[in-house]
Amino acid sequence: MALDLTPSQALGLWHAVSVGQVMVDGRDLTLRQMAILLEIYLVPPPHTVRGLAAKLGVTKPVITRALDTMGAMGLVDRIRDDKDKRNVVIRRTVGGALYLEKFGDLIIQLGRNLGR
Amino acid sequence: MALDLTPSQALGLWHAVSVGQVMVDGRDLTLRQMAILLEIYLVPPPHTVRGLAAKLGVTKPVITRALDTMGAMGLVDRIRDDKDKRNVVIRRTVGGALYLEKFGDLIIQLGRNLGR
DNA sequence: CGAGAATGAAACGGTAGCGTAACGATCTTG
DNA sequence: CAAGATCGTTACGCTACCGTTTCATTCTCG
Repeated sequence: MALDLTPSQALGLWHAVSVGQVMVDGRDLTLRQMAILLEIYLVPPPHTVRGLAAKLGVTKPVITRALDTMGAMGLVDRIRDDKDKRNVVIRRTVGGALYLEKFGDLIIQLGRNLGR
Repeated sequence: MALDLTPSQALGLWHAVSVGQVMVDGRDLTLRQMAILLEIYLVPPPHTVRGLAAKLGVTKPVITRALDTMGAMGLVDRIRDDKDKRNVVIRRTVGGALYLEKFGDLIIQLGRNLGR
């Protein structure tokens, strides 16, 4: 599972993917938003505002705002927790899964083309 | 030079690096800014506002603003071109090189730890 | 020269992000 | 059942980014 990257590969990959994503997709997520989105989709649920804030070392309003924005983009959804109605449970969406699937494909494709 | 990544590795790496960078560094560059910064540091000079705009498929003010911001952060510098004084030549800085070096190290380190 | 093209920056109105602080709703606990 | 803790959101003032348009400067070329 481990990946051994050279410095040139590491930054080269990030470069190619960043440029590619900027050109192909109008949405300009911040690094924070991307981190939140990936956390939601790659780490087993449940996800809460407080939990995400703690995991990323940011304040709660940062999470709320990111969920507002990405919710409007259709990338995530949230509902009140019925067990403890203070909590909000963040849920994945088809749109978000599709977005990350395409993003992952871009990484794989550009990784393969590195140095060309 | 080519990198063959599985979907899990691709998104997992992006996830780990995004989260790690958010936690470790207060600066929250947008994907566009990151693409500009990496373009400046990984592609041979000279770089101009117009050239970067064309390369990334964005308008010129986007580049100007990004250079303003990243210039204030000490990540890039710019000077007028003496040959053609309409042009601005974007230059690398010690701060920017250091920033990307640390960022590259993060990618390498987290790539090695993938799946752990 | 003088007219037009080209370059990067600035102006403008609007949107979205920030950190801090305050808030209502809900749960917990003595 | 009241007092306090906890959760997510909202409010506030501010900064930064957006796209579009306009501008001053500089070069090119007839």
